[in-house]
Amino acid sequence: MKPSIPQGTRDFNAVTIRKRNYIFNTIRNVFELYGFQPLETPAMENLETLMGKYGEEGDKLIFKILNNGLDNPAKHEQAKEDFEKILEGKNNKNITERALRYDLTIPFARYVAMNHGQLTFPFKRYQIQPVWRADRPQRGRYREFYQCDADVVGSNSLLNEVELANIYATVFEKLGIDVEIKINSRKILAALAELSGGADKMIDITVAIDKLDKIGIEKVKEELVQRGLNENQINIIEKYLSIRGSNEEKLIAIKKLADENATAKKGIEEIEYLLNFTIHHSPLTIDFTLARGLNYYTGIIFEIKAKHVTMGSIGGGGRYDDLTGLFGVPNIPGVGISFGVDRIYDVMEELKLFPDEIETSTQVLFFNLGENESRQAFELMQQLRNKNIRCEIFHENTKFDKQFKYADKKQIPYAVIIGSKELAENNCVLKNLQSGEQQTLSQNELLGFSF
RNA sequence: GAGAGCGUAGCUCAGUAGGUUAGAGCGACAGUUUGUGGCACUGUAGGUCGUGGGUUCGAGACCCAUCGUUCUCCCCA
Repeated sequence: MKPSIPQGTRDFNAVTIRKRNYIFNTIRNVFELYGFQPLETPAMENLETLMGKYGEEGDKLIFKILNNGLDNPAKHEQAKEDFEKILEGKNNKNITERALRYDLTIPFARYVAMNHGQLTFPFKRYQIQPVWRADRPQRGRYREFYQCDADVVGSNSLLNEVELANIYATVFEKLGIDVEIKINSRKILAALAELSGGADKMIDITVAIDKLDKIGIEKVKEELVQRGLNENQINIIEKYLSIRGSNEEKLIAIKKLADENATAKKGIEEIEYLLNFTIHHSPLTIDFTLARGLNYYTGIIFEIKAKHVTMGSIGGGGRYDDLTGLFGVPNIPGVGISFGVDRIYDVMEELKLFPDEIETSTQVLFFNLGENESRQAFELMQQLRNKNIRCEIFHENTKFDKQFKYADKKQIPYAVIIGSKELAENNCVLKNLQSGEQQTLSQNELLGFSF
């Protein structure tokens, strides 16, 4: 058979992993710097933990795991009956009890609900793990990808939003990615729905206006008509969507439009608080069309867009009032953000933002020039390794050409040559393979050399 | 879930209106070169043309199906 891997998954070679680790480490260090603690949860969750949390579309994209033991003849009749329900589109514990993690937020909420008695609030955790979605793969979209999340639960303070916005700004600055951190408030969106007379239409409205920059105002209006809004309602939404300008200008305009509405007023105040508090050069931009799909957001929402490149959002998040309520533990509010590492990787690759030095692996190659020579080389190599220098010795005694070419291909910066002459004189030749310069050193000098 | 493009050597691709033995570059391996690499030159290996069917005297090319992959829509990281 031809070996292959599942659609939308990838193998990662050494170079790729080094670059990814560079991203992971950057994010992790900032998370730690802000006082977040690590958490890991299982790759799979009980299906019922995940179902219904991501909207109707989300449910379809959850990878479900077939139960074991269905081939047991004693249970055939029951299994067939249960499978009928699957065909009707209903989930059935007897067929699929577990599913692969779809994001990191819901498993975190489940964890908090299970352990709220032991946790010190506010509880700040970060989590860096892969998630799986049964989406059709395309540019910037994979079926297995990493998310890096930071969440704070057990606090209503907007200081948390400030902290998270600063984490976003700091990480992307460290990575060298020019981004726009778009913010909006679900409260303002809810108010818009109220004002345009369709509080129950909030999801319809947000889904439609989210597409504004993609399909244009006319198409959005068409979609709103299709979703059952009347002309008057659409006029209000159009006014809302026509708000342009700087953050200040947008705030003035939205106040004019919706300030009498208590919910909107609250949302506007929150955005103002965040903008006034955040480090002043941070790239926060109000975007009133930002809606975000996940239904559980209730306050400020974030989304990250990389500049100079065509790529979906590389991060997102927001405040949710009562996520653990879904698991029977009410009144624990939270707010969180997520980094999409695989898209960040693609953006950095395209913009050539990875520093060169992360690609070096082995620092020193010891040449193998004979039985006794290589024994001495081996001895020295072990001593260098004890000094934390990454070394290897060529696997067989062969001509120089081979050994040099091996070093070239692995981009090893130094070669140590110990031939019969060096062996006799108790020294070695150290060659810098980039510059071509070489020097004869005593073996002691080699051990003290700073690579 | 809907739609489009592409599958020829390890990689990137060529292959002219269907015509004999399927090509190139890069890479790999070997040699020129058993104490000095990157360059150059020479040579060698490597292909069920994704798979299965069909049209034809003849298919890498045309048709159908299927699988894989890329991209778009939907939605998202």
